[in-house]
Amino acid sequence: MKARTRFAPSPTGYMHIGNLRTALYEYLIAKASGGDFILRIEDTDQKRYVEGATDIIYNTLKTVGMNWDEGPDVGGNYGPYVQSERLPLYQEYAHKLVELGGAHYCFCSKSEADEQKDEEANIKFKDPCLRLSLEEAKARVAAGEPFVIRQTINKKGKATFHDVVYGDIEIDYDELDEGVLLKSDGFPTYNFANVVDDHLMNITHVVRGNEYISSTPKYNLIYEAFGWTPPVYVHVAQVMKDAQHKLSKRNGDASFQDLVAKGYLPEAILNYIALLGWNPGTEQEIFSLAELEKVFDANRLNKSPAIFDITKLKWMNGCYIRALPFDEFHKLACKEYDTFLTRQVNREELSKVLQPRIETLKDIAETAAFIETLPAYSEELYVNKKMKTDVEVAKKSLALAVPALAALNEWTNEGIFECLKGVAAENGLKNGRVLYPVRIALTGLETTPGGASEIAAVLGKEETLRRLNAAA
RNA sequence: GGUCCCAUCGUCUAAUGGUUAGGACAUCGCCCUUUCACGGCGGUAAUAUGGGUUCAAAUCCCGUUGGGAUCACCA
Repeated sequence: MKARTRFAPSPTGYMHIGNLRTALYEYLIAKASGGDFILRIEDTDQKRYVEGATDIIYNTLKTVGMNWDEGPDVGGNYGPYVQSERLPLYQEYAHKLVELGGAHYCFCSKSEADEQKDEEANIKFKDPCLRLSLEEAKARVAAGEPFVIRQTINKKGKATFHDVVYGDIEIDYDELDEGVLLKSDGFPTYNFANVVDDHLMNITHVVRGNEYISSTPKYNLIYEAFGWTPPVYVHVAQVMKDAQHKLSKRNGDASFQDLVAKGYLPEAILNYIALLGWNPGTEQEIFSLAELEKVFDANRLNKSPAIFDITKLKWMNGCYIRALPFDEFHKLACKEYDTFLTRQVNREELSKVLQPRIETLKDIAETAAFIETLPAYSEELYVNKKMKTDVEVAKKSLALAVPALAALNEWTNEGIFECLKGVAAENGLKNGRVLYPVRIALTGLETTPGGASEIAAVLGKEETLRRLNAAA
């Protein structure tokens, strides 16, 4: 069976990781079955609407390659795909639901309704408007009195439904409250718009956070009242920041765009979050989106929440960086160089040494900072037991290296390396006694990306000799 | 508080009644090596807890504990 799934974000800000993961699972469920992935914008709360938020949604989905088959911008047979453009539809269905007995008109104000309930004592709002006859209610509506349409829940006993992840769930109808379906401003609430749209758009699988589990029976009641078939439910566990808190933007936790800005590759982020709460049943961990489409199985989704572990993402990002074709890495790296490198250096050599060593693109500026400006360093750095060098030996080695390098024409890693090895051999020294001091003189650092010859190749002959002379 | 859900190394997870409880990240050690990194090899490390059921339980049942969700004219 071909699945039709939808990603239905509300444009209230940037895209956080849990959101993106839900979208990914929706996308994969559709594509694994050869079905369609639909994008729907849920902008029924005008108060929370954030300008530009839809563009973030579009851009994020595009950069990770999750293309939608239907949506506000690409159209489709089930439009419009923006809820604020579907208002008449909801109103029509809401009034119809009243006729069908699944909902009723309510004239209570928000504060009146609030007064009657007490969460601690578990007292629910018992709508007095329920006692109104339909004729009376309609007359008040016709007279222009403000109203909302509330769901009517008069069932007793237990509601049951099946969820792909959690199995069979049972919830007492008494636990459900008669929520507002159509607000006084004529906009539907999520509780209503979602059901109507999912049905009208022929959605087969509803994927959403497990915070919706407890209200799912309410939605099923609406499906039932209309005589519609409910979708397959896939409630997914939360993505957590730590054991107690879920990942949220309010706490400044990383969003997708934050991670990209921090030097993570979109492909790596996507790969990592696919594995947060799902596993393929094999030991493979590196997946392209195309590969995921082939192997994804919603039955392997995990019930328990997963903590977002930036350390593992970092590792995975490193894998992706190393797997990049050199040219591609070089292009990305050059963008970083532009932010801090004014010195003319051999950028290709630099990229070569950096690619296997960094985990995020933002590591570049820090790792390669010594190239722009030689840090101040202590001569103590020249002392190294294993290399058998101390300050005196180092100075001597540097003095020997300078003329040799000055005479060198083939300024490449290999050429420089051979040259320095030659210096060592001619003077009866171990390689390290020459290479180590040269590396220190060139970088001022104890640990560096690459050895003496690689760094000299990056710096170029002129700067290499300048730094060596300064140290000797 | 009522209701619902969850519980395997520090983290992500595998093992759907029988495994020396497996893998990955992190961590530690060794090797490789012009430092570092990459790579290779190895180590430490988990079934929250108490009862059952069973020849046999991480796995099934019940209790306890811990955590999360929900109870909006937000989604």
